[in-house]
Amino acid sequence: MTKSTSGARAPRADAQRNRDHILDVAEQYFSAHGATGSLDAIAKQAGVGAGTLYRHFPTREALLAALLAARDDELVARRDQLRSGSLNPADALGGWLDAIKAWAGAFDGLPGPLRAATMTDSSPLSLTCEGFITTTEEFLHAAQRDGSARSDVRARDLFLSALAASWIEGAALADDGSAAALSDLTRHGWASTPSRTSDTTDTTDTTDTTDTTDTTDTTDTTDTTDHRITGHDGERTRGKST
Amino acid sequence: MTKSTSGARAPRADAQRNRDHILDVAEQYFSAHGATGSLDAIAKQAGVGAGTLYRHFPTREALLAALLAARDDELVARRDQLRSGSLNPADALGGWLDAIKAWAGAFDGLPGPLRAATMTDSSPLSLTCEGFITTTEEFLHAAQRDGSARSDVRARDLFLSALAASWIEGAALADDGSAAALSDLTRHGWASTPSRTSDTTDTTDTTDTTDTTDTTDTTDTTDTTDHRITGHDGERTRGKST
DNA sequence: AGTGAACAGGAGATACTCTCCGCTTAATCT
DNA sequence: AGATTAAGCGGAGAGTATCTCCTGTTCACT
Repeated sequence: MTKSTSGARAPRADAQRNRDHILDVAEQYFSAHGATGSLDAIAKQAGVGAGTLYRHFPTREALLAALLAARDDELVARRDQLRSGSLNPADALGGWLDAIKAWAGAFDGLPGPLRAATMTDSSPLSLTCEGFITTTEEFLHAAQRDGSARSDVRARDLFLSALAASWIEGAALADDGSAAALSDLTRHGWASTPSRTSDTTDTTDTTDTTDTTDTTDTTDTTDTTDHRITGHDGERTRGKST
Repeated sequence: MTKSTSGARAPRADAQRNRDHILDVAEQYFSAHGATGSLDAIAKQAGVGAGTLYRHFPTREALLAALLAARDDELVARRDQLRSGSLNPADALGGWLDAIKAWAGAFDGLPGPLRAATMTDSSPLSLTCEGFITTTEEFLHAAQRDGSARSDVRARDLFLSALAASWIEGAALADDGSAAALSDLTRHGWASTPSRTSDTTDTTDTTDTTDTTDTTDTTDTTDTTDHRITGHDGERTRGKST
């Protein structure tokens, strides 16, 4: 009867209490000092040893993931609300991306780990991110079927752009609405052109998928300098080889 | 006559030599380990004491600024090239933003300090950033006069969005072209709608500044900053105000 | 040369992350 | 209850990083 169905034994009462208390303290601490605040300080403030903290949460990301788990519920609720609401698909997608932006801004410095988690796939945060990307995809597809979102936009990129908007806001230094501006910019970016005019001119719509640069860089690589800045060579993955 | 016109005395030969050598080593080291690499390690690798490094470059940002100074020239050259080229204003602005993105991606982790510098105004990097924002403004105004950029877009936000695109690419983990996608998204964001269609429906053109943001939810964008996410559900009750 | 100011170097103070291991305590057994 | 045991606790300590003094050295100018 002790173990019953689940394979794992129930956690000891004091362990559970410690865990919860650490979570409480960490919530406050990260809110005040950002997601890069000292973990030892959290342990001390919680009145436990460093070992206790690290046993419960082996890495900073594990702690963040546990903290975010509570907020996940809110985001899920928001998703359901947007789903069932009478909004058009474009507004639903916009609302969802705003919700992600707010979620990622829960603590200063949180967008960084989230971005890493989105890309590495080996972090406690990864699953959460992937789930939200899937939801983004759902909203995006609806908007694309509706014709209100461009068809060459990817959900993952929209998710990352929401993270980026949150990152811009970062560090409590966003004096003005730059993050809002970036969101706005992005929204105009994924939205289809309002009226019928589908083919029209040339500049923006048809050939651009490859790279915006190519249109401009007629002369660059040749004279100015070496390949440093000018290059931008398509997508050589990164600037650092070593 | 020793001092002549300038107030400062010429630097001692050994000091200058050390400075240059530190810069060389730092360039390599940051390229290999990112802009957050250990400064002491750079000092050791350069064969100087930590004190020497910190005297020349009191902060990490000072070192980065000195390193970036060389690249500034390239960016200025690019600017002139784009200016004098026969490009339309939209492509010139696009090319300029791509150049900024590449510049900010010189080292892993560089976008962070750059963003901070853009906002704090008290960093060695601030002046450089402000200068580039001014240039962005120039290109943007040309595109706006030309009618190829929306009139409610601000240069600072475009600069930040280029930083954000670089940030997305970050950490050598950008497996796919997400950064390019974000640039692309942004470009569609600031561009005016291709054809004539001025009045039409309502979504983008005329009253656009306001509508995108608050159609869905008056919730976040503006005051997310200090209320954290929890406030979210307070407003959610009414949510449907749209 | 000789002198003074600028400079170099590195030990050390402080802070943070993470691990290891002996002690304590909750939960279970007889 | 008392005994047993393993889960859990705490904190010392190793490793690493930032940044600051302070002492000895070396350049530059006379």
